[in-house]
Amino acid sequence: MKPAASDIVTPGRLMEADYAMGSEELAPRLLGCTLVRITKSGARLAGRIVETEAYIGVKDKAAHSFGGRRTDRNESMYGPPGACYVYFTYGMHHCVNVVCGAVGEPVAVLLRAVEPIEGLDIMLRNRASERRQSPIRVSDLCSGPGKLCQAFEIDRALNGANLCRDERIYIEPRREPVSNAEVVRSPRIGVAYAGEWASRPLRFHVANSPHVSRK
DNA sequence: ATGACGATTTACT
DNA sequence: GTAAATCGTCATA
Repeated sequence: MKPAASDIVTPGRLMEADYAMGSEELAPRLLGCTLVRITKSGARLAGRIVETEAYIGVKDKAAHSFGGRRTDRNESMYGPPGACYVYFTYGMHHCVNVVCGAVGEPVAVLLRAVEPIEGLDIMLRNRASERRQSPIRVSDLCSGPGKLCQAFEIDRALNGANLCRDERIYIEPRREPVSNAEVVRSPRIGVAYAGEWASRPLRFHVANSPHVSRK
């Protein structure tokens, strides 16, 4: 596929082969990798991925693609490995997924939390709120799927963006290894409606990280 | 056209 | 622990 004019190729970022696997395999592998976002104003934001969730696809009652559902909203789930699936929910929050699996197979990994590394000042500003009572802590900047999207300025403008070549968002490989012993598995959050799929241990997080969504 | 519902976050009791 | 905030999306009519 020919890159679009706005695309770039950055050495050091994960490429399509790194995403071309099932979500249950990719989700733990993304832990420790670095999410990078170049904002509209040219700032570089970065964070270490510490929490992910696998969405298995057509048979997964918790997945937006359950039963093969395909709409304008979830269309990017059917894109190539490395595509972003960004959706809007609860009337106020965005969540970002990494599409994986084979082309046309609607499986993805939800990015649930990252540990802020670069651009903390901008993230703080992005997460500011009138109603907030107490000062926000660094460990609460990106400790949830909606929070990290707000901090990283991720919205539907990035839906469908390809992490392998988009200039605005990508993922770098692990700087330090994450051992299996550091990976904790647990049931996914917020999918109680999904019957037996709600209890499947498809959530992965880095043990003892203060930056995860449930502490 | 309408109504119910979120892969959430935050504050409050 | 409970509840409010807030609106795009999707199924139903």
